[in-house]
Amino acid sequence: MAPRTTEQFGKIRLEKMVLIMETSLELFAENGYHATSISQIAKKAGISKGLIYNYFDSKKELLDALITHGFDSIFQNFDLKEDGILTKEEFIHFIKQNFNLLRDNLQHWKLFYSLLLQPQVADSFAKDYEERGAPMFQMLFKFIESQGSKDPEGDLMAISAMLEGAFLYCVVAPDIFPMEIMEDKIINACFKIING
Amino acid sequence: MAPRTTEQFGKIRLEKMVLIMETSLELFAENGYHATSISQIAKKAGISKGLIYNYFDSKKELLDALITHGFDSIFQNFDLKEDGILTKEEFIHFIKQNFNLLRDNLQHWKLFYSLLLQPQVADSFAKDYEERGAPMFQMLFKFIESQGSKDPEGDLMAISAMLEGAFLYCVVAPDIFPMEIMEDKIINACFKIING
Amino acid sequence: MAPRTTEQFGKIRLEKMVLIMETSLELFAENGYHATSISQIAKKAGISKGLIYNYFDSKKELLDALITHGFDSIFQNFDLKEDGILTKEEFIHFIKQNFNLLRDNLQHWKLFYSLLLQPQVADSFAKDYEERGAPMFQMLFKFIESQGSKDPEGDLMAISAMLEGAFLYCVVAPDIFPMEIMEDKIINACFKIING
Amino acid sequence: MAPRTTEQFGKIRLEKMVLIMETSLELFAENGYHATSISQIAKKAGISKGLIYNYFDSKKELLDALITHGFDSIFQNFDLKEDGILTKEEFIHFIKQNFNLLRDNLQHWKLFYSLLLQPQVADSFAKDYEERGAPMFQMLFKFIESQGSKDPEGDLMAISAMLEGAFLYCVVAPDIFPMEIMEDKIINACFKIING
DNA sequence: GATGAATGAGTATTCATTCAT
DNA sequence: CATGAATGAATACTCATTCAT
Repeated sequence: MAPRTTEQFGKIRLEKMVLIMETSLELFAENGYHATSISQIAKKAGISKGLIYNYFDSKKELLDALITHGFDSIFQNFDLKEDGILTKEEFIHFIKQNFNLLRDNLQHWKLFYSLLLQPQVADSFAKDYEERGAPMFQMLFKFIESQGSKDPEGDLMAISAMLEGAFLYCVVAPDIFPMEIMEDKIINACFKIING
Repeated sequence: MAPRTTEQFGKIRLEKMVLIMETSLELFAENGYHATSISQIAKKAGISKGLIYNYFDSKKELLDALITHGFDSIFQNFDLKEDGILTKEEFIHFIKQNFNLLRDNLQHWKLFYSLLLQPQVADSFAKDYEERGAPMFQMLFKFIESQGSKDPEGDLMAISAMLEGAFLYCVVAPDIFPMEIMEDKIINACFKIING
Repeated sequence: MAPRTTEQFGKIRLEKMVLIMETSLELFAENGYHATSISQIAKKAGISKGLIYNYFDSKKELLDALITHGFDSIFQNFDLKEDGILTKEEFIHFIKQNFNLLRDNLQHWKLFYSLLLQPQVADSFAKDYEERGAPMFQMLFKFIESQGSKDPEGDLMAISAMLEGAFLYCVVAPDIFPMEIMEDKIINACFKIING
Repeated sequence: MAPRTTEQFGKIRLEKMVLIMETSLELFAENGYHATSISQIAKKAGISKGLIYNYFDSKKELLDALITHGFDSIFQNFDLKEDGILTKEEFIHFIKQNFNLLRDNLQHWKLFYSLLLQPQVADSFAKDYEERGAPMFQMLFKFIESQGSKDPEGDLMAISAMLEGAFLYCVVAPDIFPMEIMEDKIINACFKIING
């Protein structure tokens, strides 16, 4: 008889929000943002279309929430040693951590990559990505320098390209490029580039 | 008279086909496949919507034609030395050629990357890509081996990841990653990986 | 104890009812019936959507209640001298009273006029309006007659049209047609019509 | 076999445009703009929803076209003697013409009045209305003045209110206020106001 | 070969209304 | 009495595709 308490409502909202976001992440990642309809999401989540709009103002906002949350859940786990310089072990750990996060957030990454080339959608995305990535590039640069590289800028380019490509491979063709093996090879290659 | 007419018709057909494909490539690459409508293509090409269906059975088929043609125009220009082994100079030339083809077919690449992550669209795409890419991987592998690499498989992985990542960077953020500089750094890094 | 509680409930009910009606009148008048949503009303009133349905069975019934109440609050203030005949002073007072009621219930009038032309909505409305207006027309007719008009029917038509038009102007474009000036001019014109 | 000629297409477009506008005017006038759906229009016109968007970019644009066309078809028939001053006969003719136009464009007027009180819709409308009406007010003012009125401004207010009210009555309740009778009475009243 | 009017299934989104609490 | 999550039917609008000419 009595209305639900604020906590009860909060719990419901949180659960439904998570349900919607998880469902839509899955579909967006698998089929692409444009090719996924609100109806599909509702159907798969077992709720009505209208309910989605109770939580997100538009399809675009749902995507934005997904992106932001994705970035958060990926980047918050980084222990970026922004001030100091990485030791070799820390560097190795950093790369491994990257691969771990890739493993754990494969769908987020899939979504990110699929958005990367969709100009109209990627606006907010690109800026966010850049901002979040910048500290990592900086840290990498310092490390490369500290290792006595003769061309830190060039090596940074090569190494980040290699990492990006490796991630892309893992996302697109995980069976051809098994992550465990990739990981080692990439780490090795990094040192060869820096020291070579 | 009859053959002449046929010939003329053939010429018109070819020209119109090229017009449609060029126009749609431009739009697909710039705005994405889903966000581009047949009407837009027709308008930009200065023809009627109906005419497009005179040449392609569906929007999807137009895309397929674009992909196939894109692969052709990229890969046909490769002088793949499939039987023999590349010399260092040939390897360098091969990489440079890759960058040149990227430069000359930026829109095709943009389209390809944007499709890479859209499974439903990329079905035919992925298989084709694999088939076409296989000889190149083979050639690379042989070269790496011939250079005395201690871990050819690993180095191949690292190098192809690096190339893929470099291409992606060039396509997505050409102003941050200038192709000319990238090219040199990547080539250097390749040798460091192989010899290091 | 029981009656006390009932009384309190009754008081709460009444207060909430008034709150809902005032809020919805404001919104309906300002933005139109169709363009106003139950959610907006609830939000503006600081209550839940469900509560509105605790007092009114539907949006349409809320509107009907508003109309009826509007009529009541407008017409109940009239001291209609239905039996006798108005003196000149009483007639002038009657017109001024009309303008005063317009001033005091501008939103109601705004709503009424906006509904006047929406048949589906105005069904009950029109009948009510007619019933309520009839005595006023009668009274006016008697007065016009008593003033020696040669064509009381015609003058009644002209005068009521003028009043209606004046009210419409005041509601629609109050800054172009200032009520105070209108008032005098209309009263003058009435006598000119009757006596002319 | 050969495609239709430009004229053929033009004819089709014109016919369909007229069909859509006539149908939607009818429905908007009868049921109101908001309460009329595109589906209803399409159904009544015997065409598909999509076709309507082939001719009008949005429901709002369809309305705008209707308004503009309505104004045109009403005002273009006026022989506004803007420079000179109306004779009595010309004035009478002007009023009668007004009623005739009302008779001939009853639906347009119904639509106009129903829009007058819908703020969000009436934006473009109000400005247009004002612009188109201004010359008529001017002409009326000059005439009233020329007839020796002691208070031309006041009389103009009274007369235009009366005309507006009369029109409104004719539109809303044509059976209670028969236009033919109204017409005469209103004209008479005008002169009584001016001379009185 | 070429046109563009026409269709209809689909899209995102809104909103009055219900109902468990 | 009061809440707001949930629904579902409706809305405006889009677009690949067809087809008569």
